[in-house]
Amino acid sequence: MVRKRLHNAADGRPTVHTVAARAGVSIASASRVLNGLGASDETIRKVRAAAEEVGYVPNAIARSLQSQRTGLVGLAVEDIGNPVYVEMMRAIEAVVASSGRQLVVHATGGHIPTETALLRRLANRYVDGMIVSPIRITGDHLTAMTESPVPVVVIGQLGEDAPVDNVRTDSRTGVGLAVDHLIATGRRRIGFVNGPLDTVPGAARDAGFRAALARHGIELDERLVEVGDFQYAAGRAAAERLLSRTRPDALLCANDLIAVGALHALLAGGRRVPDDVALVGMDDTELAQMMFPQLSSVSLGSAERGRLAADLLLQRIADPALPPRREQVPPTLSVRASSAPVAAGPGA
Amino acid sequence: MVRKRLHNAADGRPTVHTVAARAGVSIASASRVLNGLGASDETIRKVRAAAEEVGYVPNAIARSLQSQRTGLVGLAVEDIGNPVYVEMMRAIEAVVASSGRQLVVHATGGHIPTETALLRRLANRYVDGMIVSPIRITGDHLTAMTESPVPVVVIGQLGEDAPVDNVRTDSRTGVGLAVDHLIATGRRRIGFVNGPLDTVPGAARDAGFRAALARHGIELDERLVEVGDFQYAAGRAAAERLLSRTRPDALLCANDLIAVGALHALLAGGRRVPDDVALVGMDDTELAQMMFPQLSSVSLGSAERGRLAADLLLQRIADPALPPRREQVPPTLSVRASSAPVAAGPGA
DNA sequence: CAGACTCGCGGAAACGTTTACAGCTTGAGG
DNA sequence: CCTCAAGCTGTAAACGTTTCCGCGAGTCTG
Repeated sequence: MVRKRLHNAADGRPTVHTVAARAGVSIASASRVLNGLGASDETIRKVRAAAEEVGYVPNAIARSLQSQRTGLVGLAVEDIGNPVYVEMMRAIEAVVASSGRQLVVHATGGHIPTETALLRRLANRYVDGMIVSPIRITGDHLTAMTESPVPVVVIGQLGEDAPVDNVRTDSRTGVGLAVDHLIATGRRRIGFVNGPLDTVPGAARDAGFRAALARHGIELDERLVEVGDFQYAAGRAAAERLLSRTRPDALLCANDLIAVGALHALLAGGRRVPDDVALVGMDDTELAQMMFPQLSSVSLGSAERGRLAADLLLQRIADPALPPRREQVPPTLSVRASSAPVAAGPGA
Repeated sequence: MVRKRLHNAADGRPTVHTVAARAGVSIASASRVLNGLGASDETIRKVRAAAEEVGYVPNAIARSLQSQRTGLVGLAVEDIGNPVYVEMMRAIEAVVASSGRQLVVHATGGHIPTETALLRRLANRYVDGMIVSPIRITGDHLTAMTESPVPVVVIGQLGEDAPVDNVRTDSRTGVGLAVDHLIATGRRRIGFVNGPLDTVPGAARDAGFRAALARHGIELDERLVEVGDFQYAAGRAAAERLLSRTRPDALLCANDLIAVGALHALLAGGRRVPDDVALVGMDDTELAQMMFPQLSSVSLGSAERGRLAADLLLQRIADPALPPRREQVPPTLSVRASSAPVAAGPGA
């Protein structure tokens, strides 16, 4: 005669009922022992033994349902292959993992409907929190974020009054650092290869570039500005267009991928770096150090921003009543071979 | 007088009870409407309206508990920053996302206890399946994988009889392709910068290198072999050690990061690439094309392997009874500037 | 030695959803 | 007019866990 109810899950795996029955105690006691709460030595021994014998492992979903926690943290970025996001992701993963949680990644392709849909989906609480680094921010983003039942942290520029935790840098100032450095080392015709102007970083960097030149009293020759995409191939193409119409003595690029593309364009065109043209990238990713010559780059602290965002998120998960906070990571300039001063030449 | 039970979740968000109460129907009917099952027009209208009004979104965890599916797929690799894993991850993410699931990433650091712990943790079913690409495979890995209640797919070499879905390439043959190419273009003193020999890829590439030289009747000068780590810095250091003791006319590197390090070492040492020394990497990552000169590299189809692994996993999730399968991606060689033949020189 | 207090335990409810089952209504066919 | 099938609906159980609460036994205190 077969018992109908064997205390096992549908797939035959042991549940807390299996363990309790085997140990001869109630499921409440079994659960308490397995969670290290109070119980007599004898009960502890019996439950531990029973759990061991049947190879019991608690079901994560059932536990989540009870605790209202999934132990997951989401991360949404445009492209998980871009080195700047790779560094952020690595830093975030480390923080998240050390808190015993896990990271769920989303590649949005910078597609706005995808991003807002993702934020809206937070309503079903499949993660305990979310870090998002949108390249463009719309009103839809903001409403979706504020309506989300789980905390959201934004990496990137956000309106001053948005009630959302925010980690940012100041890429405008970062561009200024690079321009100052190039001018200090004797460069005057500084070209600028930017990403799309309708993105938050693209706009900020454009503004920063113009402001920095103005600060030095240099009038901008618009032929020195070119716009592409934040990718290698587009950066290379943009640099080629720029070089085909004018002769800069320095090139500032809106990120390292563009800078690598520009380096390629320069070397392929027979220009020497840094002798003929100095080159500076942005984001200071590992890529910058891998190139030959090594690339100067404006660090926007991507790993640091990732770390801070993860910290902020974990703190808010722990205490949702916290006021919205804002962290700012200052840009710094890493000077390397690609923008070394020209050895005493005929200039200036 | 306050109602004790408001049909809302602890945090005040609406549940299916809220919607049902508001629509004046049972939770069963509400659930049916929300899942598009049979119901009368009137019921459908009322439930839809009620759900809309209260902004109902089903709770993902509760749904998971019922369906025994989390909608998550795990991926465990050594380092989510290594370009070869970045490409795999990108391909996997695309497949997984298009099936309506999401990707949970784990960076194991190549640490064996971390990896086996991760595999054992699958017992709690926090994901529907897992893709793992271990750099070393132990018996512990295998038992943890076969005991897992959720399917596991391995990217990498696995014993012939392991009853686990497996996607592999043949890096031994891949190394052979590179050696053949270098010899065909007139190189004879081929150096080899490898990763650790106690890793699966390290061992395979070492064997492949020796076999290829033997096939061409070349006796290996052990000074031409150097071992480091699969990283940029270690690769550069290893290449420097090799170059300081002997003069190769070609350098084959066990992955692209090492190759970039070697390129650095060569250029810093004043050697011209490819004129003095030809250079070939492995994995054919985006990095290879970003260097100047562009790097020849043996493609091991990382994106393709990722795609296949994800397909295999999704198929097995859909039908766990499938027999274990094995997919093999053949290596191919991408010849680029770094290994162009020497322009008719004095040699051979 | 009586009362209060502590401790361990088991029963049952809860988390929010889906779904098996049974009862009801309605309409068609004989 | 009766029977039967078909279609909706609601009740309740289930998924596997944690936890509230009440109970009994033991211990301490005055």
